[in-house]
Amino acid sequence: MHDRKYLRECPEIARQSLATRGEEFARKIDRFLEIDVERRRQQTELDELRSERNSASKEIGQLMKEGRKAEAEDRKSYTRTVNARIEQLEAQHGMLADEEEEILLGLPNFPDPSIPVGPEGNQVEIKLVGEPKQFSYPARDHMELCQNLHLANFEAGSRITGSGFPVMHGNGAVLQRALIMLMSDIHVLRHGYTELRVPFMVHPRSPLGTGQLPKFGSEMYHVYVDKKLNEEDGEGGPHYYLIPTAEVPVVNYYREQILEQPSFPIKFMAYSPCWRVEAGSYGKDAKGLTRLHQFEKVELVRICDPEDGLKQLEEITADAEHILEVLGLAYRRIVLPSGDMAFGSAKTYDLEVWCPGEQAWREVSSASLTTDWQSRRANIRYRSEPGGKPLFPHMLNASGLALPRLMIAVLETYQNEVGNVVLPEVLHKYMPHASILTPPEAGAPPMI
RNA sequence: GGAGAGUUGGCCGAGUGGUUGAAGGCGGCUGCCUGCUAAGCAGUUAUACGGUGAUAUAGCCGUAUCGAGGGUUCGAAUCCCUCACUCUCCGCCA
Repeated sequence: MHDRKYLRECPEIARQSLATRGEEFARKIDRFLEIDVERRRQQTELDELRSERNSASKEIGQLMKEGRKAEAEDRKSYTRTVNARIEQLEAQHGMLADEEEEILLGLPNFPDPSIPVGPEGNQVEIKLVGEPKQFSYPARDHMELCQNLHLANFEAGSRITGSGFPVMHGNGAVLQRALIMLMSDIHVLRHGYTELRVPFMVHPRSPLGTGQLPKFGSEMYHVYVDKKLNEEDGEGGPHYYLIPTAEVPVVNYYREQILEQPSFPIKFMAYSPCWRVEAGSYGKDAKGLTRLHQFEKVELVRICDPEDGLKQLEEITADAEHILEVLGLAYRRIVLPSGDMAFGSAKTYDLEVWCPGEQAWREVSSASLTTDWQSRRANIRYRSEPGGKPLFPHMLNASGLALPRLMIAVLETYQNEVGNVVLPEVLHKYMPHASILTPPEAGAPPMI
């Protein structure tokens, strides 16, 4: 959410900035400015009327005390007419305020000047680390490896829940757990993050704070608690969203709070499952583990001084990259163009890992600086000195990393000629029983 | 799930219709005094929005906020209704 005062004072800059994300946003700013003037005019009038009422009420109290009943009654009837006017104005003012709020919540963040302008496809590669692995024999893709080595069961997932909800099986499940451990350990022990264990369902105020609501409600799974769920007002009892990323609960950890002289940056790490509706995304990218309705992820969040946001983005991105380096995977970092960023982001780096079986780069992390746009929405503030004015910090988030696509890269990169997977050294201590993934032994549970 | 209690300013804690944004205490800040590892005295101490101002994150004025929303009233922290949350006991359970 943007600062109203800023929009008022620098409408041209705001308009131009948001136009790089879509023309409709520039128009919304115009509408905002229009409403804002009228809303303030009404508020001033309302304040005056209320002031009038307040002083009249005090007078009445005084008159009553002195026993001057007739005069008091006279004042009362006058105040009633003032009240009628207040009521009428309040209704108008309320509607304008609601519309203004709606517009503000519907405006994306300002893109950082350093990023490329344009739609999806205009991204720029920043760097490439490692050599995309090539094989002297036909490399298998992860689907085939999962099938042959009994690592993931897609049919069972469909049977249990539906497509996009695979079951990780045997060593596939263990490998995933090992990766979670590896990543968590590195972020907590080496990168200095504080680990949080957070709720996986959140009430609506939380995704409003991070920016998924109100615009992107249909991309989250919605959970209703009791039978009143279909009431027309939509307020029929508690309802929650399944988190699409741990960013939602972690960022909301400090919602509505004022941090007293925090030592920035604050760094949080949280592992969680994530649920995404991904409606209409059935296509070639939806095969196997590439795009799921439920997946797991280790998430990083940083809260920092507003002066420091861009530098923190470099650091948090490097923290995510470190995982890929430790695993010996080839990756590239790209900076997203204005038209392709998440709603709340000012600058986003995507990390793409090389998946040799598919001969493709797959996004395993997205690191974003949401500046004060997100802290404003979530109303997270801090004071840099005692008694100082509360300020909005900058917020950052990065996947560090997403499990399914990381699994794809690990399996495809470390496969050998006979179709086994020889896991890299760093994973050995997390799965000492199986440093080489091989086809199941006789007697293992069937994967059907 | 059942029964009960509660939700007031940074904290503790008064306050059942009228200058209560809110007593008192603690903590914080400022000044005075004292000269000693302290105490005393006085003052001050919320957030948001709007207006004014200068354009500065000063000052001044106003409005709103005593868990949230609605109602009664000229006027509500105080009365009524709905909801949320917290705590205690019981039940249930991983």
